[in-house]
Amino acid sequence: MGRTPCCNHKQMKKGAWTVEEDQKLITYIQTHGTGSWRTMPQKAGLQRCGKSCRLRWFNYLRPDIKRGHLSEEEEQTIIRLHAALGNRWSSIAKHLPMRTDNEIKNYWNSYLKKQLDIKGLDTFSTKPICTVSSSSDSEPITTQKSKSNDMYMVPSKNIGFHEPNTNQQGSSKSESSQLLNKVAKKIVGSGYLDAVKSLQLIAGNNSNDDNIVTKNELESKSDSIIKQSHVPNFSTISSHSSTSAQLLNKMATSLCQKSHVHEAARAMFSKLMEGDAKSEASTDGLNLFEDEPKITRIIDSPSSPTLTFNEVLTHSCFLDNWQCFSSNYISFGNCAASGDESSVMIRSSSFCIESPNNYSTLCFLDENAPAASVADKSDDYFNEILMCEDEISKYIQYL
DNA sequence: AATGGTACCAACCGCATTCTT
DNA sequence: GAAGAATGCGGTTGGTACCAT
Repeated sequence: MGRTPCCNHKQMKKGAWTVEEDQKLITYIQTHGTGSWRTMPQKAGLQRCGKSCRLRWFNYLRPDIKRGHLSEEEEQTIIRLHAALGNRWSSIAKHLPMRTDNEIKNYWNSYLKKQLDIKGLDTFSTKPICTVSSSSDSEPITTQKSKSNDMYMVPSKNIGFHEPNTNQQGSSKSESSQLLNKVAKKIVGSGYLDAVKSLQLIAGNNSNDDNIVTKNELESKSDSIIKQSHVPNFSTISSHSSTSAQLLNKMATSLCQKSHVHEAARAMFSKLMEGDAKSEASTDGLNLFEDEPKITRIIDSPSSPTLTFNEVLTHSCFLDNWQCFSSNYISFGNCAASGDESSVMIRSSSFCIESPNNYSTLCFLDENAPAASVADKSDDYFNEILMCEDEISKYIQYL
């Protein structure tokens, strides 16, 4: 069963493409179009894997891509989209016409990330990095955060991790690797990851199923999940090296911080409950949303736990007060547990994700942002920074 | 001129998902 | 429905150019 293999990899050429190869690929695609990458190399007279041909075409040869320096506007777009989407380069690339995901990824890794680090900005949330005191003796973790959405990478480069590189074959494991595997087993055994998965499952069910989980169910489920989960204690684990110890301390600290997402979710669910009775009156019969908002994803980043909603299309009822027609990202600051609605500020921008006929706007609830510090920003994208508790509470209540 | 460090980026690799048989 | 290849995506590597010493 199944298909025949696409190519014999042993006979395939690797490395940089020559001008002749490029020309062959271009000529073939101009005649026959893209697709059927499996058979393309042979038909085009190329000793390349179909995968390699596809990559070469999409990232370099196709005519509808723009190469060269990214503009200021493109740069800002990447920063904001990365703050909302994380390392989903293909999704980010869709909002930057004529730019490839590979180019954006390279630009981010080689330039933008460093620029943001220099400026002292958290590359996930684009907010200033908060200083979180570590319970361990190791250095603060503030600069070691993963830039990924929902997982934590081992920051090998920055902590002097001198273990041999065994990831290519996976045959020989260092002592540190073995130790980390043991830790991973402990984490899995603790039930913490199950708790996170359960939370995400709720979100997943909510987005895929017409039978939406009721607010009461969400509240009770989130409660039980929060009660069940606990952060594993790494203090008794012995390490074989100081770097491993530092790494483990960082992991432990990171996991402790992860409990914030539960608080964030809990606060959100509480607001859902509170808003239940009030929402009808506050919307005053207006049909604000064309579709029911549903939680589709929970990004459990400790620096910026985020609840992602499906795209909610609204009429322009908010237009006079603030430029957020709809919101599908709600990102909490580091102290979501504070939950003081009066200090909640919305930073809304006129930045549209996709808007053939409707608008979708990124919208961050920044609970710790003092009014002055945000208002001082001169960034064009944040030129609509307004305190509007009534609108915020109305929106939250409806959600 | 030689050397070392850094930045850039094309290309590769592995994994997850989708598709075909 | 199962098996396995094709495809798409994100992480990483390695070659090259450039710059500082």
